[in-house]
Formats: sequence, structure tokens, C-alpha cells
Amino acid sequence: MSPRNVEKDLQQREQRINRILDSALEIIAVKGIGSVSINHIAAAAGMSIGNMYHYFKSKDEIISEILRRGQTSYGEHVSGLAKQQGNALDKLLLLCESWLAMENNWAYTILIHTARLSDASSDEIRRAVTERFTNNLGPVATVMEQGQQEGLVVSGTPVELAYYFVSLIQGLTLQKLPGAEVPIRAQARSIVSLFAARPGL
Amino acid sequence: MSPRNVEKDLQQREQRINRILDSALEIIAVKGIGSVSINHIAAAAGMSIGNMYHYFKSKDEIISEILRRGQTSYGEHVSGLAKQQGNALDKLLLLCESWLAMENNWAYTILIHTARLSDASSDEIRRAVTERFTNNLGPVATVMEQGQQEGLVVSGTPVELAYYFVSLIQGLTLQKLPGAEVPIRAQARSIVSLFAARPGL
Amino acid sequence: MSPRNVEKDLQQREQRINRILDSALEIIAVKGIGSVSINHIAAAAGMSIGNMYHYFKSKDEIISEILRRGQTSYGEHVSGLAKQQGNALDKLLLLCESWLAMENNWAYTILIHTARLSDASSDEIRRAVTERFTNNLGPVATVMEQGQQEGLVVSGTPVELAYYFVSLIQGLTLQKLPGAEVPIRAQARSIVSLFAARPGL
Amino acid sequence: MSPRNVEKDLQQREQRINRILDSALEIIAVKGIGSVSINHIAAAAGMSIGNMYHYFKSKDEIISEILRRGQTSYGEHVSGLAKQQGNALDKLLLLCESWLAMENNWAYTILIHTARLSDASSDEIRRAVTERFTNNLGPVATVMEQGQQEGLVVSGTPVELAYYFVSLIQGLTLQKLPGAEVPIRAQARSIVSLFAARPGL
DNA sequence: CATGAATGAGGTTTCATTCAT
DNA sequence: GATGAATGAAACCTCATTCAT
Repeated sequence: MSPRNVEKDLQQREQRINRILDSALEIIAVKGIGSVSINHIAAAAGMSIGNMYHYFKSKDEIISEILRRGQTSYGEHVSGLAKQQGNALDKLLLLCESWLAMENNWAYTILIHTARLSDASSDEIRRAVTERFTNNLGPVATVMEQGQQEGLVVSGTPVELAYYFVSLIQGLTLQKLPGAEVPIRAQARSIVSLFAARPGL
Repeated sequence: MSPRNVEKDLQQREQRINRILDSALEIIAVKGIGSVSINHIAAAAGMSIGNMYHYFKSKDEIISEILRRGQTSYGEHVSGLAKQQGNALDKLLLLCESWLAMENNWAYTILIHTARLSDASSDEIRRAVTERFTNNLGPVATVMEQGQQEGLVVSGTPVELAYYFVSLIQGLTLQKLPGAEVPIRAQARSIVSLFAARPGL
Repeated sequence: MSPRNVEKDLQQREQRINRILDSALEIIAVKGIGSVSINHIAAAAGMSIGNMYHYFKSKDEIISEILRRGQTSYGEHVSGLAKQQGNALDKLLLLCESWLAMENNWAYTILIHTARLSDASSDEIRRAVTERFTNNLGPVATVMEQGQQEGLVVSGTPVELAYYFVSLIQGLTLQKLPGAEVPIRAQARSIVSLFAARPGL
Repeated sequence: MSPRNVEKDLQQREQRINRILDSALEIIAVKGIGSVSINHIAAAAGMSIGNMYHYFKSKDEIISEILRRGQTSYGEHVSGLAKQQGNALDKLLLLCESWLAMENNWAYTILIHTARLSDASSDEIRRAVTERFTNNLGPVATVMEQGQQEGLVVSGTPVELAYYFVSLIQGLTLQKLPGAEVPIRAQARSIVSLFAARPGL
């Protein structure tokens, strides 16, 4: 019926949405969180302000979607890692390295905390973000448990250890935000070794 | 006119400044960082908007001063702790407990990161905040070093360990921000034990 | 291509137009006049925004057409009533009852006044609406005149009486608009009796 | 304490508020209700847009205040009328004449109905407007009752008669809105006589 | 004929800062 | 010192209309 190419339209829509989200994240990363205005996002995405609202109901929804994608993709990453071959410490090392190496992770992290803190964010967003964060602890906890059985990881409640591990990495991530970087380099190996059971213990 | 008045004026000035800073921090803690407007601060401090500018050149200066005081007082706290009697692990435990117990620490922490991230913040502010953060690592590093000499703390560059320790605590602090708290309780003892050399090692 | 198709096309066009007008009126009635956007009408009518402009040149034309149909149909109703058998008071009673009973009459009435008031409305629309309103007084005036000859209706210029009668009904209609209804019930019989010559006078 | 002249400030504030309200009503009267934007009101009042918000929390509050003042002043007018010397019909005549003579009454009337209809208006505004409207019927009902005791007014529930009387006047008022006036002149004397008991009845 | 993406102006509101009093 | 009115830029969002497909 429709003279429009529906499939192509959907593809284009997908592309636009990605462009918006990428632009928004880019702005946060480059100019800081205070600059994430619809105005700036629209300019960066090369579209009109009004048109943004064809793709997102509100600015909040954009932020919310960035968070969802970021956390989901991170969750899959961690989940995949947990299922791979290898001992627990190697997995933790990999996780730590990949996280610290990734550019713009501080942007995600700041975004997460800002979203959870902001007045503007609806309770729903806050709950969703926190819930995903908590869920993402799962695979890390699994790795911790595996490590304990292997005798490679310190004793303690696995999920609590995971909580510390992730918080530590996030804390370090925040120290790396641009403009004023703390002049100390984090070493993945050293971090993981904090969670390692000492041989002969 | 009399010298008494000058002194009294100075006292009053001091009081006003404190009132402003306290009100601002209170607002951040209660209503969130998005709500910190000169308007709200003035109302909370019980003064007129215009009068605020007799005490601070700009809103930025208020934020900046809150940070300076917070970080300085924290620095003194840590510094005092390092000089006290006792073994390193006890000191770390004390530090960890006092930090996790303190209400509104997340407000300071968020404030620090926001200030460092914000466009609005001048480079100077960012540098100052980061510099104080780095300086405050000093006493913790000293404690780490002491612990290593006592055989109680894991090996590694002391300042790096201090960096991890503080980042971990800050990371945990951010998870506790109100509205959506992660349903896992952090245990100071468990955290400190990550940095403990195992007996018999 | 075949003549059948042309006819069918015309039918469909008619249907679409009706669907649009009905949806628009429905929205006004349910959600209020502030919500009548092309967007909403299109959604309610189950068509695309762009397609609306194949049937109407502008939003104004939609509103204008709703008014035209509403006023025309009301005019026919009144005109038919005037020509029926029966005495004048019975006719007025019937008119009054049917108007007060009809749901959504307030929507038409508000629409009429809004259209006449709005900047947006062209002078032409305003004139057309007012002219139809004035014309619709004719049959009512005829009934008044008939009533005076029957000795049943108070004396006075018939068209002026008609003007009062219709204004009274419209005034009452507006009091019934949803959200805050005046807690007094209008009685058609009482209203008509205001225009009745008292027996024995 | 304050070097400002408090009394003068209050006076000036009062003046500004009046200026805003007058300008808003003027705009409604001259340009139509669609043009009542903060923009236009500010321009008409000769102040900046932002400054409007020192005097009113929102546009809604401005509208709401106009309504409150208009209805209150009308209520006092009617109430005063009811208490004056003279027979009921004279009072009704006076009321009718003064209302029909007053310029911009249609603006109030339209405003009342728009406020009650608008989505934007909070339920509270709607309730307040309707309640004041209902209350304002009281004095008119008193006059009706007085008239019935004098044998000058038709029989019927006084408040119902008042309801018809006011609705009729409001209905007529709406017909007079500018741009397209119905070419029939309302005569106060004729209107009142609809409510008059005929002598000898 | 049908679609809905795109535009840009305009709406309401907030806010840091200045300034006359 | 003290006040709060005043400003103007910028934020978010809506909407009638156009146009390529």
C-alpha cells in the first residue's frame, strides 16, 4: 500500500537513532555533562532540534537509552567473559584491562551516577539503572566464586567481592576524567592481585 | 566605627559565609546537584540573592569553596589518622568506617567529580581539586608503607595502593547515593582485608 | 481506471474526510480544545500526518469544516422543527430539550466562540460562522412569531426573542462543560416558560 | 535594617502586578485568547520576559489571578446591588445594563470558559472558577426571591432563575465578541421583562 | 494517493548576574 | 552592607506545514 520503502525507512530510523546516541555520548565525552543539551546533540547529529523528537520523546529518554545500551553491552561483555575458558584471575584481569583501556568509559560511569543522582531523572530511570548495575554484578560474582573454588581468590561473599571489584574499577575510571587526570597510573595486574588469595595461604 | 565593630563585622562575615556554604551543601545533599541555584541557596541561607555576591564572586566560587573546605578537612582527618598510634590495618579500618558512616559523603564525591567534569568550572578549579585529591593520597600512602614494614599490608607501590584504596571507597560511596541504593552492604573489615598481607605469607 | 474506481475513490475520500472531522471533534470533546493538533487528529483518525493535507488545506480548514457542518445540521434541525405541526411552545420545548440533551454540544459551542475569537481564524471564517449563527436564528424567530399570534409567547421583536432564547441555551451549555459542572440542573420546561405569555394576560 | 524603602517597594510591586494583569486582559481583548503568551504580555507590560516570573509563578497563575479578580469584583458588584434599595426588577435591570455596557466583559467570559475547558488549567483552577461562579449566583437568587415576594418576578426556584438570568447574559456577551458581531442589539429592558411576572397574573 | 521525516519558529520556564535604591 | 527587581540567554518541548520517496 505504502509507496515508501518500509524496510529502508526502518534502517534509516535505526541509523538516525544511533547517530543521536553517538553524538550525545560524544558530547558528554568531549564537552562535559553540562553541555548535553538537545541543542548541542541536534547540532552534533546534524539534524534539527524538532526532529529529535521524532526519535525520542524527551531528552531524558535519550540519556536513558544511552545508559541502557551501555549497561546492556557491558553486561553481555562480562557475561561472555565469565563463560570463557581460563582461571578466575585471568578473567578478572581481562575485565579490568578492557575496562581501563576503553575510552569514554568515564563518560558512561559519570552518566550512570548523574542519572541516578539527578532530580530530573524519573524514579523509573534510577531504578532501571541501579537494577542493571546490580544484575551486572552477577557474572563477576560467578567468577569470584569460581576463583575461590580454584583457591585463587580471597574468601568472602562472592557478590560482595564483585561489588568491591566493580566499585574499585568505577572509582578509578572517575579519576581519569579529562581536564585534570590524577597523575597515577592504575595497573590492572596490581588491582586483580588485591583479590588474589596468596599462594601457600 | 569603633574597632569593636570591625571585629564584629568580620565575625558576622564569617558566619554568613558558613551559612551560605552549609546551605548549599545541604541543598545538594537533599535536593540533588541539579537544584543548586543561587536562588535556592539564598533562600536556604535566609539572605537576599544580591547579598550573596558580597561574599562570593560567583556561584562557581561557592562550589569551589565547598570543595576546598571539604577536601581540606578530609585531608586533615586522614593526616591526623596517619600520625596516630596503632598498626596500619587499624588505621585503614578507621578511615574506611568513618568515611562509609558519614552521611552526605556522596554529595562531596559527586561534587568533586562534577566540578572536575563541568564545562563551567575553570581549569583552575579543576586543577585545584585534582591537586588536593592527589595530596590527600599522601597520608594514606604513608599508612600503606607503614603497613608494609609491619608486614601487614600487601606489597606494591604505596601511593598506588592508596590510590586503589581511596578509589574503592569513593566508588562505593557513589553506589550509595539516594533514590536507588544498590542492595549490597559494604563491610569496612572486608574491604581493608583486601589490602592485608595474609599471615604466614 | 474504470468508472467504478472513480466512484469508489470518491466514496473513500468522503469516508476519510468524515473520519478526520469526527476524530477532531472527538478530541476536542474528550481532551479539550488545547489538544487539537494535526498530530493528534491524524493519530485518532488512523492516518498519516501528510495525508491529512490531501483532504484539507490546513488545520484551520478542518476546524472551519467542523463548524460548517455542525451549524448547518443544527440549522436544518431547527428549520425542520419550525415547519412541524404543533404550537410554538411545544416547538421551543422540543428544541430546548434536544439541545440540552445532546452530548458534546458544549464542544460545538466553545468551538464556535473560539473560532470567532481566535487570531488564527481568518476574517472569512469568522464572518461565515457569525452569518450562519444569525441565519439559524430565522426559524426560531418564526416560531416566536407564530407563538405570538397564538397568544402563547411574550410580545417583542421575534428575532430579538430568538436571540435571547438561543443565547440562553448556549450560555447554559457552556456551564455544563466537563471538569467543573455547575451544580444546578437546567429544566427545559422552566426555560421555555420564561418566553410564555401568561394565560389570562 | 534594609536600606530599601519597603513600603515603596510594596507599592511598586502592586503596580507591576496590576500592569501585568491589565496587559494580559488587554491582549485577550484586543488580539484574542490565542495570543496570550508570556512573550506578548511581557511586551505589553513593558518588562522583560524573565521578570514576569518575579511576580507570577507561571502563566497559569496570571490567568488564574485575572479570573479571581474579575469574578470577585463582579461578585461584590452583584452583592452590593442586591443590598440596595429598590424593587427586584430595577435591580435586575441595573445588573443587566451594567454588564452589557461594560467593555471587555466578553473577554472575562471567554476567559472563564476557556479556563474551565483548557487541558492546561489545573483541576484546582477549574474548581475555583466554577465555585466562584456558583457563589456569585447567590445574590442574584436573593433578588429573584425578593421579586417573587413583591409579586414582580415569575415563580420558580430562585437559584434556578438566577442561573438562567446569568447564563442568558453570558450567552449574549459571547455573541458580542469582536471581529464578527451578531447584528442584533440586546435590550436590557426586554431581557428583564422575560423574568417579570405579568401584572394581573 | 500515502508516508512520516524534517524544519524552524515560537511557547514556557530557569538562572547567573547586575544594579539602583 | 543589604535588597530584590531586572535582564537576556539558553533550556526543553510542540506544532503546522512541506517534501522526498
